[in-house]
Amino acid sequence: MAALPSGVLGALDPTSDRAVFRQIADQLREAIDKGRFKEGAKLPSEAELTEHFGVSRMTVRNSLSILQSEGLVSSEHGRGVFVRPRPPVRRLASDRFARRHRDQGKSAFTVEAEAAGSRPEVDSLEVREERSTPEISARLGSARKVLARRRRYLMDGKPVEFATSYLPLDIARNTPIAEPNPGPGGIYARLEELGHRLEHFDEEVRARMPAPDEVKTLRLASGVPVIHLVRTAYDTEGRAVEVCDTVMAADAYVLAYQLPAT
Amino acid sequence: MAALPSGVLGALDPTSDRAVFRQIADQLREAIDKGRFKEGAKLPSEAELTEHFGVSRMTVRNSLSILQSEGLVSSEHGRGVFVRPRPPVRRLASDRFARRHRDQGKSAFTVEAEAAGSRPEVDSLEVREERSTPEISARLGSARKVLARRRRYLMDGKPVEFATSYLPLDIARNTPIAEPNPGPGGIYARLEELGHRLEHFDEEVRARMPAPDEVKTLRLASGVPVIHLVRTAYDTEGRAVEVCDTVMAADAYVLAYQLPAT
DNA sequence: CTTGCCCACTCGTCTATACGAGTATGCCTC
DNA sequence: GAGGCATACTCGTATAGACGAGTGGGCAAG
Repeated sequence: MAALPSGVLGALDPTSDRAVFRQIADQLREAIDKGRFKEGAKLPSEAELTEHFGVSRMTVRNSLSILQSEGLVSSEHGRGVFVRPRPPVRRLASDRFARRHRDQGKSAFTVEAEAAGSRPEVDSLEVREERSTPEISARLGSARKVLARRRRYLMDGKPVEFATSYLPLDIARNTPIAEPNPGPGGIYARLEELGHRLEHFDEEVRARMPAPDEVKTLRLASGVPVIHLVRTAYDTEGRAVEVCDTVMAADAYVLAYQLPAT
Repeated sequence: MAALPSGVLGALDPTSDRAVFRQIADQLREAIDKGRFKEGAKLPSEAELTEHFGVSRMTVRNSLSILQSEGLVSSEHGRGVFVRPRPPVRRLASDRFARRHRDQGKSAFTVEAEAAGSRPEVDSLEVREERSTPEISARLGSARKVLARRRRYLMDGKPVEFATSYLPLDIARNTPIAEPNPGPGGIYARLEELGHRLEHFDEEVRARMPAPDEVKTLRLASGVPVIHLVRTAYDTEGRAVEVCDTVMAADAYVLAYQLPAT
């Protein structure tokens, strides 16, 4: 067994009433924060930590699970425990749906990703009519059935976002919006062509821990929350014409908004 | 030992290659989702689950720790494990800093909380001059020293938000802004009186797991992320006059924004 | 009736052990 | 050199047991 790099980790304080596994977690956390373990670096193995601190393996694992739930490290079966690298962050500006961004042939996501030097991808596209839920109805009005457009966005192969758009059937049925590929400028461009000139959007932002299916879909490491964003689009007549429900890997996003001081 | 309520929890599938502790977590999660354990209700004790599933206690604890990290349950030493009740959610509207909300004698937080029938509280107020950090300087301009105003907000005794405002010294020094209580309408009202008419705010929203000190300050249950909001206020001359760094308990907030479709 | 203690029950912490499964490396064979 | 295999090391899962500490109810003493 390789020796632990000296000086990186100290000793336990047996007089402290802080639990041993917390003390170990504290030391590792501090070492990470101070850069003694850099991003992507491998922590000492459980066996090494066990020996260094003179505790049992379960105690060490307990410590590591704390760091994992804090999102600081992630373990890889058969390889080790690593300081979690921060993925490049995608910045969503509040003008991202401005009309002037909508005339390109490509989607906003594609344009932006390529500008950032990343390889964008959209998959698991599903377009179907389905029954509205109470939440959707509350936002969209009383439509009993809606058109649902589901898709997942990836950057450089990593899933970052999962979104579903809901539109009233009387607007979307038998239009390009009901096609898998709605064409240049996306569904907002199509909505305006259909006479629904967009006036404003409402966005609601929440953060929470992901449900198990979201962990799977977004391939989330443990300790990574999700941002849950629900956007409602209104046309100039004040009608809600689309609700978009988005779940994003929180470590891959920062949302930027500009508020008037009126 | 009390018998387990029959029918609430099923049996394990020994043929499944899903780990036993995950199967147990799945069953408990499903029971919670379907309302078989209601909000605030006590789950079966570790001993009961141990007996029901015929596994060791550590396996049961492992299952419970999953649910805990998902924010579904929280354990109380000596009492049991309980389905985590959702605290009332505070909705932050994007017009919350509008000038028309600023002329009352009370702070926005107080007015809003009392309207919602809650008991608002502000504590751990600290106002001091300190050195600027690179992050603050990048937003505020090159001020080397800044006035920092720190405070914590509570609703019905529960901490929900921790915020620090940073202002350039040349604006804030020797003004009511440097007082613990800046007076009616808060520091934005004072800034305008000092000739800095506010033009707009930039807000950046992130979500992440809390650091240990944030867990303490906000008394966060495990499995609750924080929303990290950084707001920069600009006056009509385009100068950044305040940066407000806020950390919020994510389970207590929903942020609402309105975006023009321009 | 009230006070105080005991006890049963709860979760928290820790040890020691065992086996399984994924990964990487180096050596041996061809 | 290429391929395949053995092996050592990694984390994952699970058991059994021990003691500690917080909580709450009941019982006994006052």
